[in-house]
Amino acid sequence: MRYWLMKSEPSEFSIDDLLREGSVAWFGVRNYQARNFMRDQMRVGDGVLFYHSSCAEPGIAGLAEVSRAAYPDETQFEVGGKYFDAKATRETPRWFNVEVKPVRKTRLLSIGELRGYPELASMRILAKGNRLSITPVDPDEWTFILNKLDA
DNA sequence: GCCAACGTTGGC
DNA sequence: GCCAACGTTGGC
Repeated sequence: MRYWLMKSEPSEFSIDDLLREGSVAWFGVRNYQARNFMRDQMRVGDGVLFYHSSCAEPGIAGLAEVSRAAYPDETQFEVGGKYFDAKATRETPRWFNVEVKPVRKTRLLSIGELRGYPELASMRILAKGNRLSITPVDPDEWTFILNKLDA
């Protein structure tokens, strides 16, 4: 059982969208490191911190879980689409996505608050220059954050 | 295989 | 809207 933090721009797809839609494909990731996390490490049942980025109040907005293991990202084959990749084929897909389903919406645990806890100082999301949209979360960090969300 | 140029991310 | 940081691309 692993834990993850997944970023989403709420103007594109928010925690409310996830709650409404249920299990959704996490398509459109075009970064190899993030792809590898999905393809090689994420398993059904893994815990997910749903993070709102590029918005007025960036931070953790809800909890989710991996609901389906990785399979080829359909959007890489959509000619003319935003996520089309000419170098990807059905036989040798380049991009993969897992599916994620909602657990619950939480209070907004802002990036500012996250930065305030020494226990979370090594979180990838808080590192300078971090841009990775999917990052592993240590079990200790996960437990600490869940306690803060319930507090 | 180097590395400059470019595009994107994302907090502020 | 700014801009630092980073990943990718492509010429050489």
